[in-house]
Amino acid sequence: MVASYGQLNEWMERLAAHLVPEGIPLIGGRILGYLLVCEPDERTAAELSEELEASTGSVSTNLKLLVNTGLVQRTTRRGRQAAQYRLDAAAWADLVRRRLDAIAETRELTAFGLRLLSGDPQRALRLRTVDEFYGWFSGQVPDLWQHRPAPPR
Amino acid sequence: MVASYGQLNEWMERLAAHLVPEGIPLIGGRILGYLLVCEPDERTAAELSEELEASTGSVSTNLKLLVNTGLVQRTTRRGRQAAQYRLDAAAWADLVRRRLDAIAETRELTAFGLRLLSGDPQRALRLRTVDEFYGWFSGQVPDLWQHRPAPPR
DNA sequence: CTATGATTTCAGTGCAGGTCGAAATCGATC
DNA sequence: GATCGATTTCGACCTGCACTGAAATCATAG
Repeated sequence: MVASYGQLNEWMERLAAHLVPEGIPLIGGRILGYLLVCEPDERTAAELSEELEASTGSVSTNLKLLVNTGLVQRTTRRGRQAAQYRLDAAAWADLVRRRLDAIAETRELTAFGLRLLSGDPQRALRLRTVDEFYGWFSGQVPDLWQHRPAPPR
Repeated sequence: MVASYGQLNEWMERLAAHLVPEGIPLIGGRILGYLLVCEPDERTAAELSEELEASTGSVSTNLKLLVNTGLVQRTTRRGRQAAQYRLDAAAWADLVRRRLDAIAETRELTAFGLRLLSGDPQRALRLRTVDEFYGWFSGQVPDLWQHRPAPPR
């Protein structure tokens, strides 16, 4: 079954909305959705601006963001003044990994707080519970990634 | 070694700043930090407003948020018109769990998109890669939690 | 070197969210 | 039921962010 444009557009919009709380602006999410399913798999900034009905400025800003996070690759070819942007599907794992690392980082804070309270074990009880949880979690993240099936090249 | 007030205040501020990108407003983070280490472990909204130098309105709003997410428990006692707020250290794990679930939910979107492209396997290649990653990840989350050491009561 | 088309920069606009503080509401005591 | 303190509600303000569109910049082609 071949999807209608309307269905795909609606899907892209849902994806973009889902990514907003993850820190990716709406237009950035639209770009990702589009690059995820467009054929062929490369587009110039101008094309994206046209097809997503977004200003060239926004597309430029968001492409820079996406390239920085590694989700999109920018390639230039001699003889073409326009750069081509292509989605790097394997980079989504890194995105998630960074998110987990950010959560695990809380451990540093709880551990530091515990040190400040080292003279008062009773008072440190609540913080100790939280610290133990983050200690466990931050230990799990690397293991989790180690057993991850290799992404396709 | 007993921490000075200044050190603890600084630590609370760092914690609050760390929680902002996680979706917890600054004052909410300050409340969490304070309730994490204060002695005794309960405070009224008025006390929090006083000690954190935040308006009563902000404290009210943020306490409601924290109670909703389960991080703080509100208890009332007959004979006391002021409600007491206490931190629930065990609830931090739920907070993280919800975060992981939100990430894992992306799978729903990738799977749905793949269905839309089911007539065009070539075009679905990138999306398939992403979907496979989220498929793996969303499967890992429940396992991870299952092996979690029991939190103290 | 000039022209053309693409990209980036940047000032301006709009919007959403956080905070404040005053007023209204609530709960308990007398 | 009146009072007193605590809490919530609500409008106002402020800040930061996303987006736009025009101008400046850049890269290639002629």
